Amino acid sequence: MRPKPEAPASSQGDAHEQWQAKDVLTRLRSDIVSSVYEPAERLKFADLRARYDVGIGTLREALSQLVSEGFVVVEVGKGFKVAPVSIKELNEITDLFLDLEKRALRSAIANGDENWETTIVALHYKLNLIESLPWEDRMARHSEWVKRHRDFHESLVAACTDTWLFRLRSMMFDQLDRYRFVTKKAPQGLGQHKFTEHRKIMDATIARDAATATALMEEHIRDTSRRVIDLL
Amino acid sequence: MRPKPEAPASSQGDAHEQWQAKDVLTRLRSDIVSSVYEPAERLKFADLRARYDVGIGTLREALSQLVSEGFVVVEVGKGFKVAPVSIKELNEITDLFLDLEKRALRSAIANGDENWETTIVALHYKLNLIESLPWEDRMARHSEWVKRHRDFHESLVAACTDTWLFRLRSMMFDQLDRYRFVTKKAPQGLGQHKFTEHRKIMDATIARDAATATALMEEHIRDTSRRVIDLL
DNA sequence: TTTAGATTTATATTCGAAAAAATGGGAAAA
DNA sequence: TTTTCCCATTTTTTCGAATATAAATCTAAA
Repeated sequence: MRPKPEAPASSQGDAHEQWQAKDVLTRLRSDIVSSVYEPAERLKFADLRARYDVGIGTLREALSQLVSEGFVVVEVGKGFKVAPVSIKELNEITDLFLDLEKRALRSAIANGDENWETTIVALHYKLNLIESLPWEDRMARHSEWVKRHRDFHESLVAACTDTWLFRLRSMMFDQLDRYRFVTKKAPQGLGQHKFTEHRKIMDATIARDAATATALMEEHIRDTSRRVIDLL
Repeated sequence: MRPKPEAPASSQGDAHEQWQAKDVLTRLRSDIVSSVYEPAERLKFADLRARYDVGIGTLREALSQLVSEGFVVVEVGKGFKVAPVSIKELNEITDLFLDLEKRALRSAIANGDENWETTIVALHYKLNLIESLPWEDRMARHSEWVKRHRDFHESLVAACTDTWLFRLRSMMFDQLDRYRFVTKKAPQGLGQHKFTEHRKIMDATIARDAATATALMEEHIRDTSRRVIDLL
């Protein structure tokens, strides 16, 4: 597969390692979401190649996908760069996400079984392990929090039977995720109140109270977006 | 750029030719939409390379984007294949598209100016040039109809100020487009009635009658989807 | 000094070769 | 007959070199 003469035969620490293209895609997206790169920063192949240790073709493949997802923009002959951000766009994304999310949540509440409930409880517990930590510790485990927060939110709508609705919702969630950390100042979504908000949303969802759950979700998301706008 | 020794220096008939990657993406998507490939058909690099006359890397880049767009699915180590189709998915896409389309249409009606109106009229005229033709001629200019139909529908919502709403709407329109021709039997959307439907939708839109326009749009789209399901 | 053209440098794009999987088929063992 | 293993073939995945384009720098004339 890769003509790289290194790698002493199957002794990798991380165990899987069986797909560079997808791996790079994930890491690149994660880095963009975490604001490793500035919003309109150029993504040069030479730099990326050094950072992710892959060939040009593989990078190009990953970047192309990110263009489709809206994280990266490309201009013919001038390469790729991180998509810019704006308050207007954040408002669009927030509205669109909430619309999709509420529909997905209603579907999940109508269709979810016991395994769905169990997963929610489990992932909420994991999220809480970080959220109930003192400030410094939470900050230290920032990227872990991002993942757990993502997983918890996704679990709420995981029982949604509509594939495309789920897909579009997740797209918009990723976009929101980026805005959540677009500012270098105190990361949003780590406030004290989120602690209780997540619990309330979970309770209403599992109690199959769609009206309450969607209302709480709306307030939860809008609150975060408002805070981001204040710092933008 | 390309180490291809052919191409006698800037004497191309089609004039642009300056972007293989994007060109291949467009052609591939167009071929998938037009059912050149069967729904679950494998897309082998050897075949594609012969058909589109580009290198493997370029193909990979295009296919990756199509994965993000939902036209192609990929399995690690087993390559790419055309996304499958199902009645369930068509229903999902129809619902999702209509929801987005109606919102975009309302936004466009609220924000559109005279140029917007003019473009709609122009593109509707162009579409009509084909739609008012006798059956055989319409069939002969099938791919042209696809493009004009697409352009007309897009012009209706072109004045929508919400970028992401527009973007997602277009994604779903493309998906619907595929289903419209997924069956080899009489292509859908070419019926006589579409002729009048398009005119009515245009009239209501330009008259800024959002309620009527969205209602007509809903009936227009649902009618097509119903016909597709009957043949699926 | 400023501008226009030419040259150099930096960067993006494309390709095919090479390595790694996966697939298929046939022989040997059960 | 059925299963398993091995090997040949096909196909995918990855990489870097080769080419083309854009940006930057320099030079010379106005």
